[in-house]
Amino acid sequence: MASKKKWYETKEELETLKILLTLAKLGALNKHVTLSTRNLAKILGFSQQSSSRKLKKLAEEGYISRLVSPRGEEVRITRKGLSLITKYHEELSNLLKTVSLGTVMLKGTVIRGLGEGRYYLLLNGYVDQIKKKLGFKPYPGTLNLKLKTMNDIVKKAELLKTPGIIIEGFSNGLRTYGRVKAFKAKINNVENVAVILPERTSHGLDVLEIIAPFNIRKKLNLKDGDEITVTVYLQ
Amino acid sequence: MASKKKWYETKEELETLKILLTLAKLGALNKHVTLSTRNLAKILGFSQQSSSRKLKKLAEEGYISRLVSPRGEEVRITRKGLSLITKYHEELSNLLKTVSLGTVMLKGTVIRGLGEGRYYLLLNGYVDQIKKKLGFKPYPGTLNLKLKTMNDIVKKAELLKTPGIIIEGFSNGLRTYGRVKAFKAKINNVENVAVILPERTSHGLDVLEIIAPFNIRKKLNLKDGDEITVTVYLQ
DNA sequence: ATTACTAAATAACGAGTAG
DNA sequence: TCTACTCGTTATTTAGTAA
Repeated sequence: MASKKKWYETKEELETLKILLTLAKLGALNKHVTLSTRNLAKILGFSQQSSSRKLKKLAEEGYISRLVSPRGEEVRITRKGLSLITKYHEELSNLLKTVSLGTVMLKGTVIRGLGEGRYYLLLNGYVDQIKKKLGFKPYPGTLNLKLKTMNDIVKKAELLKTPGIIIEGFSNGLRTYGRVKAFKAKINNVENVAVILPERTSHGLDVLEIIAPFNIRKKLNLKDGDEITVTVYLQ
Repeated sequence: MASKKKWYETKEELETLKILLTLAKLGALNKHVTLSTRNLAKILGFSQQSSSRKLKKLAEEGYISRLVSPRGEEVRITRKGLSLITKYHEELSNLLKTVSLGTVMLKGTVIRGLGEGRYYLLLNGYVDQIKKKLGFKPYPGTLNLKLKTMNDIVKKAELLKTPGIIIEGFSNGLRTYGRVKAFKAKINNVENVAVILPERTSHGLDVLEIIAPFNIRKKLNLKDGDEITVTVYLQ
């Protein structure tokens, strides 16, 4: 975040990005494209001289490979060039993911758990963090939902890539307990629950685990096979 | 593409983007954040004076709203600011999508098909296009793979969003046959096969269908449950 | 503490032109 | 035609301060 780069360098990087973008649109990501400095200058709105200078620098810094001849040049974006583009794309994606999406809705049916949830949710190593980061003392037991559509499974998979709230792992000397990612959520319009995604889990990819400050089954009067809707808050 | 903007304006826009990105990371997309010009200057690597000038300009141009006081300022990104971020995100996404990274690797296990592949791959409406667009006459039968990890399922889901090679649907007067998207691929290092993604399909999202100019099971000596690696060429 | 003005320093630019 | 050099011009940044 707090990049230690000088602004000047950042600015140059942005310039590089813009030029690479232009070259990419001309097809220079896959193959060498023929162009002239005058040509590029016209597209980007600066002089032939600047164009020459900038291309030269880009090549020196390894963002493009070029083959200069008296009749023009052949330019292609290198791996390094592509990775600059990718870097910014990821940065923007992460940013917009947390903002624009806001929530994800999933449907699942209640299934019987394995009872391990109860065990983990009695460990202070987890409970203390949950209190602090999710704002409630968890009822010792998870509600397990089986996701039915592939669409929902993919949505769950995308949660794995989304930042979320991290409950750190810990060790009690005897064994270590893994990290857990969590998202605040509501379930059938009841707020103040959370979806948890343990890094280590014995559940399949189509199972979603929910925790809450209360016994969800009782409060919502649920039995196995009931279908419920979960709204996950991405931030 | 060939933006008619002067380079100077483009440059300013890029600067604005970078500053907005930094502000966004501080949370200024959702709420007002407190900061000082010195503070921002330190993060971005320029002087307090430049920081002041730039923030002032950003506010004048409507990218941020700010509330200046002798003890600092409150800044928030406006709708216009967000749309600048979104604009660049889309530009980068499109670029990386169409030209994208070249290949995707997937792992799956061989499962028994339903035998419908054979039927479709004997229809001239499909065969002729496959010959032309994929370069081979398909063996009448598909190899079905079950994807095991969520990562791979997501990768397949992303193929659905990637352009690919389109085999058009057709009608023979009796019924219509849907469009199919295809990607050239290799499977366990055997080239010249293709992944097909029919628009209408009876398979789940975790099933990948492969066609080839030969009987894949025989040629690779495969039986149900065998794990194979598929390399999909995105272009 | 702040923000932000003005003036001096610095960096980027393009015209002219060589190769 | 082309790239890319020098150099005078223009744009941008920072230092020193005021408020």
